Amino acid sequence: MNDKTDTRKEILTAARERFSHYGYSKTTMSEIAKDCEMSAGNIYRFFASKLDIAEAMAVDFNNEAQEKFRKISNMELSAPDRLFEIFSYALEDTYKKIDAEAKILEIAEILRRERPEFFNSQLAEERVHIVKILTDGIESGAFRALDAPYVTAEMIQSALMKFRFPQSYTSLKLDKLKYELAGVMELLIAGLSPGAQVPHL
Amino acid sequence: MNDKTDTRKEILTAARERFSHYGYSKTTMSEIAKDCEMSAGNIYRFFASKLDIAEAMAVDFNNEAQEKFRKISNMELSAPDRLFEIFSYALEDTYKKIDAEAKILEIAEILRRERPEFFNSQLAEERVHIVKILTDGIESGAFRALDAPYVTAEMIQSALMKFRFPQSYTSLKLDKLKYELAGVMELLIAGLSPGAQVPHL
DNA sequence: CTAGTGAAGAATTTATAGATTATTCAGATG
DNA sequence: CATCTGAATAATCTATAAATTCTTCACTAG
Repeated sequence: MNDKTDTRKEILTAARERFSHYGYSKTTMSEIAKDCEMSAGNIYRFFASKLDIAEAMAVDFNNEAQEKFRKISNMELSAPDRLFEIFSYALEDTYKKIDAEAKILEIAEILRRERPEFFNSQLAEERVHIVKILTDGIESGAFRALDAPYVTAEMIQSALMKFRFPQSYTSLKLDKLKYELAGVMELLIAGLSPGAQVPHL
Repeated sequence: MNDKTDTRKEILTAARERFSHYGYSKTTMSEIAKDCEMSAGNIYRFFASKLDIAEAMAVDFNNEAQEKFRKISNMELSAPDRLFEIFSYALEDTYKKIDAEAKILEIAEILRRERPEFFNSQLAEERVHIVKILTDGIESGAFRALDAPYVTAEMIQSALMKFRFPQSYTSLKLDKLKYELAGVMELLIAGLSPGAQVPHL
């Protein structure tokens, strides 16, 4: 059992290096196999397809982010600050990773196209932390009462969609994006504050 | 002078029919010219390029929308309702136009790629109406005081980016999009309400 | 001078044959 | 039996020549 996960990790490591050096489409299965001193066919005992290797890489990336989200959502900060912190971290992290390795953008875009469910599940995981912060905030009095925190979390994600894949939605630089994120979050958090009057639309 | 604008309009009409029937890339300049009983070369006395014909069509489309925005921003409705109405109209209008003629999406996407400044200017025009509604709302007491209404308008647009090109950002149906738009707007308007507490981020 | 033509050139698209690459699987290996 | 190979196949990409299309411009007609 350990052999199997070890080999899997080896493939993943080799793929990560190739992908980030030469890009997803420019690296071949046999190159990855050669790096692991095995045949290309053998990779298929561990991954159903080349795309699944990319997805596994994204899962790792995502797990890291979720772990960071978990930490942030438990920090000794006010609920609004934690909310802001999560989205700031997410923006900065993805922006910098893509900026450092342009090849990562290729993978992100291929996955967004070919595996849309993957991103939905990622959003759902993130929502868990947002809901925690929302309920914390309601309890502490930082936020007003909410009918359905889970739905509100969806709306917050929806309003911040633009900041999720910075480099593919816009050509704005990180500074400008951070400025806009702060502006939008200011509005959203004000909208969650106890004094806010909720309109009847 | 009238001849010139007439011919221009004739070209635009012929192009509109071809583009919406067969798509932008599948219609040729000589087809448009033939429809107008002229040579392809002559079109260039009126439009610098094929893309400029598409942009001129988009300008018409945009002018219509801006006119509607102007009307909405002057309606006998509360400021929050007018704000909601503008974005609801924009979402429904573009969604339905693209739904009815899939070819329009092609043009929209080509323009977004090749003429990004065009969309920025469109956003800037729209902002004029949003600022008007914001200042109206501040005056009437529906909204809290704002340091910079123009910047707030930018933030509102930023938060609603997802609803601007519905069919290219997401695969959500109109019902779901309207539901999400209402949810996001509820938060934003609550954030603009006089009782809202603005965080210090 | 204004409105227009049509041939020429540049740029882009299309078609397709050849080469690569992803994926499968019968069978070798230990 | 579990692990892996390497040849076979199917799918995809690449290169490029032919064709189409966009664009320019010298020139015509009124």
